[in-house]
Amino acid sequence: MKLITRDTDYAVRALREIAQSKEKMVSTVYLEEKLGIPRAFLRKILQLLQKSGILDSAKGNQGGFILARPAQDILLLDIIKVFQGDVCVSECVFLKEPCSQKSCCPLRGELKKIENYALERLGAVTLKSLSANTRK
Amino acid sequence: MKLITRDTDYAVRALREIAQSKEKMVSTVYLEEKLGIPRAFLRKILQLLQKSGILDSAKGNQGGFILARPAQDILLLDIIKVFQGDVCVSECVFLKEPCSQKSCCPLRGELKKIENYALERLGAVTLKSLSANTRK
DNA sequence: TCCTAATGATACTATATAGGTATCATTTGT
DNA sequence: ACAAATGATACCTATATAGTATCATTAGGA
Ligand code: FES
Ligand code: FES
Repeated sequence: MKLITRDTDYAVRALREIAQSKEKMVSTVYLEEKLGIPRAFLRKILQLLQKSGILDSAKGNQGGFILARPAQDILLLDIIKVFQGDVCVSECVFLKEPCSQKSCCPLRGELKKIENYALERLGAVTLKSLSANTRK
Repeated sequence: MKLITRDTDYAVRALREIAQSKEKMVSTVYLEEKLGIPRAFLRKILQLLQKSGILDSAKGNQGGFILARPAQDILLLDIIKVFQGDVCVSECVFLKEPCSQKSCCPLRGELKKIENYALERLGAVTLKSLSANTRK
């Protein structure tokens, strides 16, 4: 059971790297070498982060990516949402076949509590705090 | 993001039905009609519950399934484990390629907290309490 | 100005997991 | 003996995850 997919995990690593960089723009090639993430996949991930407003980008020579806002304003929850949609632990397993049991389903209540807790924790973690944790 | 798969959801419904039944043995056919779960799939689910010791079964005519222990001794967590393995929200996304970052991964700490909370909640819910919730 | 290094957009492929079926053997009450 | 049930097991299909590939576009610098 995974709360975090590989996209998200890679994204966090790349973002930490970008946050810590002193360069103006950080390129995919640089990140690939530093992190060992397959380049094409990493590119897709960075493009998504750009579209969602977490990264700014520059095309052309010397181009690359940079944080669109300070690291303390980027939440782990924001990053998760880009790749995994809304955090919704209590999602009905029959979401697509309109479910007749929504109001009486014996699981929803408990799952909702867990979801709320998860949202609270994930919303409290910023990219900045994730970077601080590094020096173990 | 799903904490509960369809197997588990079906299992919970079937178990509630079995718990409430006054018959000695409850058959797959009866449950199929009552719950609208595809029979072959339901059979697989019940067989798994039997193997894992949550249900007892009887073969032959008038056979079927019955709870192996009182409803208050069957935890939601037990049921989840049968179909989804251990609840492990903080599972490393690179589980199969031994992960070099286990000790320094910036996500593990937070995910672990969420996992602990989930375990605590799910471990507190019994089949009996799930049945009680029904009469909304 | 042209070349090159970069991203943007988008389509495609591969693999794993979830969800579901099907079949035959075995058991048991009537 | 027969019918009604489960046991064991193999298989299939759809979807989601993970990853690749390609061409177009942009911008800096020799
Ligand atoms: S199955 Fe639809 S709400 Fe629980
Ligand atoms: S990626 Fe392996 S521990 Fe975080």
